Amino acid sequence: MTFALTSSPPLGQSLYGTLADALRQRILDGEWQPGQMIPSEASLAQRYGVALGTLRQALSLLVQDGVLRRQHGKGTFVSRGLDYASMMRFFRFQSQGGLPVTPESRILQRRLRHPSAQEAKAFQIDLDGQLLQLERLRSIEGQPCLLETIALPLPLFGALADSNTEDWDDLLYPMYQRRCGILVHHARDELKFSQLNAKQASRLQLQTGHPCVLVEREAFDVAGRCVERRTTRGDAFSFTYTAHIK
Amino acid sequence: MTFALTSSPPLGQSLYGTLADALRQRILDGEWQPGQMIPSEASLAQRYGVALGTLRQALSLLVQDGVLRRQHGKGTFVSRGLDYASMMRFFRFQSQGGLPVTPESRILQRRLRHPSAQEAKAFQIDLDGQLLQLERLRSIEGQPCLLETIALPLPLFGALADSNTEDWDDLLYPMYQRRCGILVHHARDELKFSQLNAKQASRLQLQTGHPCVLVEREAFDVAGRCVERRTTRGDAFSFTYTAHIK
DNA sequence: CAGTGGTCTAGACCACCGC
DNA sequence: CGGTGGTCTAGACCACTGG
Repeated sequence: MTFALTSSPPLGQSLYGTLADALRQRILDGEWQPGQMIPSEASLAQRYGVALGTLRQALSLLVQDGVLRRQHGKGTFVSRGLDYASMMRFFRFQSQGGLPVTPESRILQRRLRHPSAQEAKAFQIDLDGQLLQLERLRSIEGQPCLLETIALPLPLFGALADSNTEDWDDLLYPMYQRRCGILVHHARDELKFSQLNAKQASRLQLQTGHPCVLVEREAFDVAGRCVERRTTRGDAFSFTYTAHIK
Repeated sequence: MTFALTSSPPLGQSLYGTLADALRQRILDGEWQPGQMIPSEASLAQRYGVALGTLRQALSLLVQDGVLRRQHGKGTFVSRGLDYASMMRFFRFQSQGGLPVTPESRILQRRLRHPSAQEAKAFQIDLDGQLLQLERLRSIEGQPCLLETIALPLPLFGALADSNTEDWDDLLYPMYQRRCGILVHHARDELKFSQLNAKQASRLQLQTGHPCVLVEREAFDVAGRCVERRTTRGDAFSFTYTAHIK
């Protein structure tokens, strides 16, 4: 059986571009799950009736996109999404010993509310729809370091609305995938400097007005839908960031 | 005439990788100047005695590297190096009208000194060698916004040691290329949060202790040599940065 | 060893640019 | 129109992985 591409004339799009879209759709549809191996290049080329080189060009697009990973001799795999390192690159926290660690996580508050106009637009939900708002404190060896406010659209994250927050993982993104089937594929972070208000300062055990870094993040799934909005505050003096410019 | 690759067995390196290195060397040697068009793919493939596809793979490496730019229907060109936008991405300055502008530049000080141990290592010069140190203030519509300390190794930048700083351009990197033949190809920026000391504050017309962003940059040429070290300070509250995470 | 992705070839044709 | 890079083909062989 062959999967002839329905749009025979690539309409301003190259064949390998069209092919890449078709393959991306099969991942979006859940036909190939994160971490799973997709069929071999040779078999896909045959099924789609294209040359091997053309199929490889299509795969290369998806690899560059971060949707697929190639492993020489093993196969081509669907990406598992953002990892911890790429999520936490703005703050340099380490234990007493000097090794980088994953901060522990405690949910301070969970409530339902209606979205703001901006949130409704980002999440593509109605103004009278609902979202889940979390306040979360991250600590290292008992020392608070990051304060987060997280907004998640309902009903997408309904599975998190009832479960006991005590049982939640320290890392949310893997949990989103396990409990809600949502894979965070990419994100956009915007950084600014600010100062802590009284409430924020007390939670971070710092002085009111203490300089802080403010990271505003929008996280997206493979289809490009915004699935999370998050504001993170942390001590400005423990902030560091390295950028490579080309 | 053909340019047979001297190292016939690619020794753990693919043919197109070896080819890319050979082509990169011809650019490093100045055989092809920044902005200039290199020979066509077909002619290069013939000269090196490889298939067109293989040569294209080599060029793709250099394009990804930022050394070459392809232009469909026109040719393949040697890159002109970093542009203004990529150099100034951390601060969002705009004129009263709201349009982004290039800050004016004024050299406050220029002097010769010996390098620190760190500088000597970065620039690969001796501890009793010399470097040029600049202090530079950048302003928008007369309002100071960035204070920079710049270190340049001698004798590489000898042409700048004597010339009148009044005649210098607002953008240094194009000037490095024109006056010293040095092309800034990539850079690494490290950001931290800090506070202004008295001298810095007075130059930026802010209060002593005012929060500032500190950007420490090392800039490199195509060969990977460090050619500039620069420290930039600016008002933390006019700082903003957007990062895309994948 | 069989199966996977990676490299390389030789050649045809298309799409864009500028004269 | 001629010259450039971009796409696509069909097939051979190499290099890595794991049983």
